[in-house]
Amino acid sequence: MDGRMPMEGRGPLAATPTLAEDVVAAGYQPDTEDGVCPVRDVLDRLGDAWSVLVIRHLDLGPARFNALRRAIGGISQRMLAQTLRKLERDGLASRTVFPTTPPQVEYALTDLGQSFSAHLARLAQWAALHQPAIRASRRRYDVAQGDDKER
Amino acid sequence: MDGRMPMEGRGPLAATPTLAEDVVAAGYQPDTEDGVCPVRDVLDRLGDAWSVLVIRHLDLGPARFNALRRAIGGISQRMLAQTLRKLERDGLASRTVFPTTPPQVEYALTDLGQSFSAHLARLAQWAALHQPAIRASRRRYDVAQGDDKER
DNA sequence: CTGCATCCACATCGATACTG
DNA sequence: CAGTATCGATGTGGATGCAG
Repeated sequence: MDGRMPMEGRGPLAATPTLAEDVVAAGYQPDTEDGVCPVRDVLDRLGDAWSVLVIRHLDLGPARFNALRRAIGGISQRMLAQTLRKLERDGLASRTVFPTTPPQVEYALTDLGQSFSAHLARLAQWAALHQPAIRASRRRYDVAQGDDKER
Repeated sequence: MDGRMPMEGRGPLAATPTLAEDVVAAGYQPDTEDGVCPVRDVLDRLGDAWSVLVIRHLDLGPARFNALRRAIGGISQRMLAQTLRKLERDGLASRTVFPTTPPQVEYALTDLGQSFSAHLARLAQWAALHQPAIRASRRRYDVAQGDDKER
């Protein structure tokens, strides 16, 4: 290990192909100079449940490490640190260290992060709105499957 | 195994806590009747790279299994079948079987699926728009890290 | 042509222990 | 308080082979 980059949040997806179509469909050029699709980068943050939670919590205002940890609840120290590092790396969150004793580190959303958070809110809204329909569909599907298995 | 539900695309996220804040922040009530956050369900589809790709491709029009497979390129048979099943279960895609020989199966986006696809497009647009900034931020971060390690 | 079952490599996550 | 390092359990995805 050369301890360079975290790179833990990619994994299997790293082998993913183009997705360039997404960008094209959206009216933009890919730019896969290094083989990584720009859209995938962002979408991967969404797939990461913790990133979403952390961003939305930071949207309520700056917070310190353990405050964030308590507020979210259920996130391990490891995952929080990892998530925050990723967000900082992507320029979505800022990290400010106050050289006091004990040391205090404050995290906050950057403008970019807030912009992203707004999209998350819209997405959450859509999800909440259509969730009943999705639930119902799932139930129908599962029941149908069960019947097939049964007879 | 009782062969009831696919349930393969959840895994680690299944243990995820609330995220109820997301819904609340969006102005909706949670509804974690069975411990599953409604927003998480949808967001998980986003984290799944293949779901996104498949949805966007289906948005261009209905398609058959192998046509889809070729169009996307790089997706394994297993993942495509799995992804399509999930989409069908959630009511985002429809599956129509033509009892011909050989059998033909056509997949298409439902209204719900198209609605979702529109959101994906917006997200892709945001990603493409801010991708340069994110790239730059990452480079800065990585360089800084490298320096730290070096000295 | 569609799609499921099995096997296998690998990555992730959480818990724990330790440093500054 | 704010992290990093390591370890073990679990889950995911790809390849292959077979069935309807």
